[in-house]
Amino acid sequence: MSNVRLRDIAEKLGVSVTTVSRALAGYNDVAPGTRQLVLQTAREMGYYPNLTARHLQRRRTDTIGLVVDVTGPRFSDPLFSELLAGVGNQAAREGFDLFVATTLPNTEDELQAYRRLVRGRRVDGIIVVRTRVADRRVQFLLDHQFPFITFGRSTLADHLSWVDVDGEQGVRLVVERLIAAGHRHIAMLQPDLPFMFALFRERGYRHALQAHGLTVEQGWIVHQPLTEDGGYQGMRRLLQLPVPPTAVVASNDQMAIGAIRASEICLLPALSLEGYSTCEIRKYR
Amino acid sequence: MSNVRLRDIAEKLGVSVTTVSRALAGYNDVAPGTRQLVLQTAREMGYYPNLTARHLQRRRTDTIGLVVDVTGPRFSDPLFSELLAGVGNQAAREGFDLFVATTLPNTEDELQAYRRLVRGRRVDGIIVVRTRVADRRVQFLLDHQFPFITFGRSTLADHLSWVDVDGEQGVRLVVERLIAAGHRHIAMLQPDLPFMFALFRERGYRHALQAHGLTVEQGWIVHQPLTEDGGYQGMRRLLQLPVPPTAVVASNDQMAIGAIRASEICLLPALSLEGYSTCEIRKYR
DNA sequence: GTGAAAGCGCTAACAG
DNA sequence: CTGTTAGCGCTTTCAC
Repeated sequence: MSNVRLRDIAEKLGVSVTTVSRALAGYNDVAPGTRQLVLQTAREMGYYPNLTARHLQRRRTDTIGLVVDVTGPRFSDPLFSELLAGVGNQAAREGFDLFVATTLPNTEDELQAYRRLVRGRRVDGIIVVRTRVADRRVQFLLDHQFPFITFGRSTLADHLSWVDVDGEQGVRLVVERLIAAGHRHIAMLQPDLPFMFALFRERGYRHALQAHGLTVEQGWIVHQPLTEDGGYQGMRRLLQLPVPPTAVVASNDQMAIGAIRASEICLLPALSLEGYSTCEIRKYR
Repeated sequence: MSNVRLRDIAEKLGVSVTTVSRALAGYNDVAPGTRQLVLQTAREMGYYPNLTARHLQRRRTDTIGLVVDVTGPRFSDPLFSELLAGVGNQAAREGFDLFVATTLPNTEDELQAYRRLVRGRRVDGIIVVRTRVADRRVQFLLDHQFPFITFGRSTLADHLSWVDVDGEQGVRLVVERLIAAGHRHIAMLQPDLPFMFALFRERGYRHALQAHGLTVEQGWIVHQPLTEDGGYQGMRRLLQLPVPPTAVVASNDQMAIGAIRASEICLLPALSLEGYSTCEIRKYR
């Protein structure tokens, strides 16, 4: 029942492996009778093709590679769950499998993971998530002329295929909402790595303030890891400023939650609500 | 530079493919001189083994399969990000790759995904996440005698390998905390599918109430999808009860967030805090 | 319509 | 120590 090969079907039927292969593949140069026989026998014997063998012969794996950033050996942005659901779902619809690796961003391990996918011919193409300034992964893939697309823009080659959200516009909307709510001291929790999205968002932040005649004070842009603790630490630092902000825009849900936690401790619940609202940034996309 | 095979190295050096293979694999039946030569040439030519070919020949893929539940084509529990980071990290350490598929739980698609992994010999073993009562996936894997472990216990065979958290104890702690805080009307937001974890948690819930002489009123256990909207809807229903609860235990972060949202609308912020605290359930594990 | 033969790139048993 | 031989299971010319 479980390890049936083309050969087994062929022998049982007294035909050649080639014929079985062709019948199963749906080629039309097989006699209708033979085809029926093969199809039925295959079903009876519980045939299922060995995908590895097929991949080797076809020189393609029908698999897409996805390397996701983790913030620690056991933590990663919850956002990736959604990403994975979206990508996985669509890939399945198109008949593709998904190969996933997890590594710390900007490390040698990360590049190693890409090398494995590309050089080991493990996948046919790659999705690069959360691009960074001077992204080594993008450079690597360009160097190898390997098919890939990025989620996020890139500084390296503007001719590559990418998908992105308008973070500049998103943060501008957030900041304007805060301004409309009466805030004048608005801070920003940025990541500690040079992610591309941070550039655009900072631009939106500055433009929004500027457009309303507000200035960005010293210390209002804090760089921290994209974690709850990063948000917590960043918020603490903000609250110790001579002129602490009354609202803050965080880079992701986790930082926002950390920021809320820090602000609750300081008995400034107003802050927490504003911080939390930035969780919705991706809904503005 | 990029599609070098063992044969290319062999021809360049005038030795056999076998020798190259063995030298690279580190077998000790290769002359030190030859080995050096092979190693160096391989490096120079940028050799990297074709993993597919290796897998076919070795009849193992060094890959672990992971099928994660999604709650919709584009949504999935943020918890899976952490799961993925943990599994991915450890798998990499042990020299294993990760194959990930996403499907809706308890559907034909889901079983199809498992069939692909198992029958297509795409992976060497599988991790089943979030077991359910009478889990068809577990049954399938048992039927095929395929190596797997489950995250979550199972009703099907208690001799299989599993890892689990003590949800009964976790929820008991949560409920006792609520009782200690003065609550007497404590409700529970349960999933709408027969996940195993729900059984244990409900047991913990009932035991805790019972131990304090409290009874579970009609309608206090609400079944909803494990989503923010599920939590929202469930909470709304709870708030419409003749005797609405003053605290609620949610099944996951998303339901808790939805519950908070529903309770805020009803101007019962006290509820939201209690609901939120259940986000920490997994920290009690 | 069907089969024989070749080969994807690698590993392993077996001689020598 | 090294090479020859024989596959892994599948697809794909190319004859017949």
